[in-house]
Amino acid sequence: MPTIFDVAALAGVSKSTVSNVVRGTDGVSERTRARVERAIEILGYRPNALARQFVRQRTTILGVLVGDLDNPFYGDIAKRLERVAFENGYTTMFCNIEGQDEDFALSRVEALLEQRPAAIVFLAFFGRSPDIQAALHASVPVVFAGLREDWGDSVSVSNSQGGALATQHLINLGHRRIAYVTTPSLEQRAGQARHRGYQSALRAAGARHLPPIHWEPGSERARMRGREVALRDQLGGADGATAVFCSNDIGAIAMLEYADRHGIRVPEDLSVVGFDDVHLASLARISLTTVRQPLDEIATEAVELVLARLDGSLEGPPRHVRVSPSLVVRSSTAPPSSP
Amino acid sequence: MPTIFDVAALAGVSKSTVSNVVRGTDGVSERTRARVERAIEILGYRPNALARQFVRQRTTILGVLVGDLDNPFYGDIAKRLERVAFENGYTTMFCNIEGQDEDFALSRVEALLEQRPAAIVFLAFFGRSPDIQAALHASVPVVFAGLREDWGDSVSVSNSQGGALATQHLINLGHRRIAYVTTPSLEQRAGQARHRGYQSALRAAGARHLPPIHWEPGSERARMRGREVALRDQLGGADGATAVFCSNDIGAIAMLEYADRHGIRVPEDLSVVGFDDVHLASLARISLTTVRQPLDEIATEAVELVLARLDGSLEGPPRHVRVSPSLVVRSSTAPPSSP
DNA sequence: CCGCATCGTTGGAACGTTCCATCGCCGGCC
DNA sequence: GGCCGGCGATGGAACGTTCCAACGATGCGG
Repeated sequence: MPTIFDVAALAGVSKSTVSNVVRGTDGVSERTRARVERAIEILGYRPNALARQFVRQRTTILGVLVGDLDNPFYGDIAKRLERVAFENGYTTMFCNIEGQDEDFALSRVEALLEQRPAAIVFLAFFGRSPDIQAALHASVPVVFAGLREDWGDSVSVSNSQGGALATQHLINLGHRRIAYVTTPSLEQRAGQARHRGYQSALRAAGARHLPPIHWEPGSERARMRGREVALRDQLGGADGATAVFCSNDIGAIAMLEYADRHGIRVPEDLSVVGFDDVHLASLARISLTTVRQPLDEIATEAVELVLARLDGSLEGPPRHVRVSPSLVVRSSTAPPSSP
Repeated sequence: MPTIFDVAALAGVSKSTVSNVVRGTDGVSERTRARVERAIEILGYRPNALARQFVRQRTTILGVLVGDLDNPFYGDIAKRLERVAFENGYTTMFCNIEGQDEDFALSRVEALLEQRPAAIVFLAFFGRSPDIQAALHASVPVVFAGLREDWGDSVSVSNSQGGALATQHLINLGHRRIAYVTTPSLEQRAGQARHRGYQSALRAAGARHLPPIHWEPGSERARMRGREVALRDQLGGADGATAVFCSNDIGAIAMLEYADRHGIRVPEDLSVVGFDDVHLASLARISLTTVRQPLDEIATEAVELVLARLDGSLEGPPRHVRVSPSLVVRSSTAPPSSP
């Protein structure tokens, strides 16, 4: 494999000049540049990224910490992130953090950090403990994509606005008993903001909000106001909610499953709204009304934030970019049949 | 950040000895080792991965080329691969190749190769042209996971066996007019083997096989025997197929969508079988009968093959590991109502 | 008692870049 | 005509490891 010296020899210049050409430094005459480029062409020279990284003590690797690659929401945004990063000359390195175990996640992060990535993108919540934050923050720029954290830059949808959008839609359809369902294991802090949006929309409409339902998909039971209840009792019927706003699509789809299994018709007996607009949601058999996150925008902005930090054009305290959610109405919502 | 020299100075030994300790070379006395380890502890020394990679001209990065991270099948196997690789001390680097454009894919591969990964795992077909194969193969070990290619190691399900399994299931239910549907854009070479399995099962049962249907999800039309036909005419009714075996789950789910839109009831009018057993397939609203690939096994074996190549314990021509597919019966299949 | 093998340790070279200080050359201005 | 400024090209140092040849000490056998 040819090195910079081989190119220099062939072009009849010094290695430094070749380096200047390769890196696009200005101050190289047109003639020389052409000669060098020709030599590069002939030899099929490719700069050794390892050597470059070594001497500069930084890479063009973008480390990405993913909550669960298998979750279509993450898969989707990971894919877009990869594309935008690539367009900007960065290679992405994914680490899958499967939530549960903070120690495990930490070892993962350390392995990633050993590769000295130029920056780290979080697609998962991580690093509650202050020392981890400090360690990470000191060594590399950090950006949160799709979620908001205070200790780093972030670009995210306004979750409260999205929550309000979803809830307003249900109110407009005539629903008054609207429940908010959150799925702890899938849940991120984003859920709290979505809940606030839900509350404010109901308040504005003069309707009362029900206590949030904490439900683990697959379970028959849920928690409300700290007490355990049967989920079935909370849905449909004379007293139950006529509509639910689930804090994310995966939870919402699980809710559809639950309804199917228990003979609750959607949307006749129960309207369901999700959040994220994962691909799944658009399948005819699911057809979930949901709040869309503009993933392309999120990915693009996230990479831009990172690049700005890297080239020094952005400094100072964390910057938080907000993008707008939008409502996607499908067939899991309808006016209540028994208002 | 302390270097190997700082440790050496503190421990009162040479940098070489520190290096030996860090790398676990034997031939270091117990006393010295203890002293060095203590120095490492005190200074909080961490070897510089960049420097190591540079001098060794290889990394502990496992490059993974993914067909489409957003496709749940790939997302799922990518996640497992990441886990197994991590357990073996490797970090994974994903590159998303979105199929369409070979040039685009090539530039992506080159960017990946620039990072000098220890090996490359393919989760996508790539590199039809012999020079690409040669280039890749010469520089790093290559393994195909979940699919089979002749120019590198591979670990994959027996696609023909899986095809036979699916088809046999339909035959057992009483179907005789069974169509094989392939979705070119999602399709890989694996489809051919699945088709062979389909054919052999029908042959064994004394039934005739229909010409394969090439169908692009979303389209109303398909190709059969090189002629364009309306897909609707091929399904259900007195003449049409009473069952279809789709070469992958995403295609099968699209087929369910198509059936829904055209008033074809599944499974009453049409049984549908897929291939892969993606998560989606198990949703109650989809409930697709399909052929499962043992993804964990595939991921594990793939990494093991790579490691064997890397430590030299496996040499010679490509090794092909076979794992067994299994049938997962759900509710998209039933006996034909009009036999 | 000397030579030789063995074991643990060591210093030097090499890896392929980037970055910086410096150099030579040429042209313009005093 | 000499001096100076600027531009383009250059050589050297540095980055932190790994790997290898060589070294000294020690013990053992002839």
